[in-house]
Amino acid sequence: MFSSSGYGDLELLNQCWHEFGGSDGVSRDGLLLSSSSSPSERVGGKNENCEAKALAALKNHSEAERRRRERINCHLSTLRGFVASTHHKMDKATLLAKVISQVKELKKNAMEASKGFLIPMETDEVKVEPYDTKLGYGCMSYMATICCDYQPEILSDLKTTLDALQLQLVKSEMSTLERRMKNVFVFTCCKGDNSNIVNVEACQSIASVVHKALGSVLEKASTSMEFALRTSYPNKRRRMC
Amino acid sequence: MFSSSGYGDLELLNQCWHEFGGSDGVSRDGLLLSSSSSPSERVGGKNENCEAKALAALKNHSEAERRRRERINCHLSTLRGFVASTHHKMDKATLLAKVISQVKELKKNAMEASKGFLIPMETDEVKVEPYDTKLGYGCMSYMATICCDYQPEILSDLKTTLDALQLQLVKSEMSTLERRMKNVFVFTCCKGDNSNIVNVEACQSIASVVHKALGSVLEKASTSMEFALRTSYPNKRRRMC
DNA sequence: GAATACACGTGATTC
DNA sequence: TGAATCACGTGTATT
Repeated sequence: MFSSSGYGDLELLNQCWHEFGGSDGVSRDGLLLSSSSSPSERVGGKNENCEAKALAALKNHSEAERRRRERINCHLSTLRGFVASTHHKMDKATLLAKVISQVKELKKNAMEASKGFLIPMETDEVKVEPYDTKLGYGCMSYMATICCDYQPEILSDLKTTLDALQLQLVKSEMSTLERRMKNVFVFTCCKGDNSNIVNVEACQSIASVVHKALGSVLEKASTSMEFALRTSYPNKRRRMC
Repeated sequence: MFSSSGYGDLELLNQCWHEFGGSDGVSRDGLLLSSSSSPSERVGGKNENCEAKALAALKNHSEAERRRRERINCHLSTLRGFVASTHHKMDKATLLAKVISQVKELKKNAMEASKGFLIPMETDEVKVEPYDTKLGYGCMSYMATICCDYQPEILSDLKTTLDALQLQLVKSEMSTLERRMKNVFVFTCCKGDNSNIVNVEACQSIASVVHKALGSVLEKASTSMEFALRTSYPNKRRRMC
């Protein structure tokens, strides 16, 4: 009924009490309804009244428009706070473009994180891939994945294998569903936060080493599982993808 | 040097080839530089030239401004596609507000997902809490967390416990770091996708049952760990938070 | 017809 | 200087 989206100056003040006193040089009080020289020479009470009314309407109009602008700019400045880029004010257009790319990135990450990232697949898999883009560390990092049937022994196998590799683990996550499991490790090649520049080739060789190690773990688990299946259960799913 | 953000009509066309032919009633060709009646009565080649120049500048100005508006509105309509709300066009301000809340939500989720969600804490913990808000399923769901020192036995303990409870698991994730582990289960109370309305009290009782079960698992692990520590290692960290 | 939202052209300002 | 952005008031359409 009133403001089409429930907005008012109150909301505006609540959410946007920052970034004022900027380049907004509006006086916010100059009413300008005084002594407008009548454009035409006609005189008369009716015309005067009508004229004053129109003038008041015009004033209302411009004020409403100003409010609308303030509302939009307020949200814009909030967004400007989000992208949190360097130093001084960005273009409106550039700002919006950044917001768009940020939303895209966030959505992509959310998608990746929520579905499929840690849900075990139906096919066995070992994978090692770059993981740089995540938080912009500038540090070379990789994500290793192993997905297979769950067996208690495989965990200690993995642990000893990773310990032997002496990786700089960022995180290690595991997910189980039904009888499948998926294990994800993120590791980097740089020790501290300061050494941003790292030896890329060394990283890649480490990645291939990790891949091989995980592959042998999977292989071992696979054969032991095949043995178990052959001895106790009828044949079931099994094969690398 | 040129465009402060590297933008041009090319970029604009690349990214924004949708939402044209809208309410934009501009003719885009009316040059209006013809036959402007001279405002003052002075005549002379110099004045005429100057006047034409000023007029051309004005035209350039307004055109540039129009391009700027188009750029902004283009990005705005891209964002409008993101919020993907119902039916017909939203306010610019409302749209931006929605974008803001969406970015906030996405950031919150990303934060939660990336750091702390699956990173084991230093203190032991069992927790069962509602998990409704995640994807808006409208189905009552809970997230159960158990965090403690890693021991191989605890996994089979957890498995048997959860199997006994016959939960409707959505996902089950585990994370290890150093010698700590954290295990997260998400489970629901409704079997299929269609039965959105579920028995809330039943859910809550299930939640408390799950909490108790996990608590006993933790307790068992804790005592066995204490035993192991007492027999082999000097005393270490141990206590519920 | 009041209220609202948008596009437009223009003056001011900055680099 | 010109090219860029911005805030402003106004015209116009939709409700």
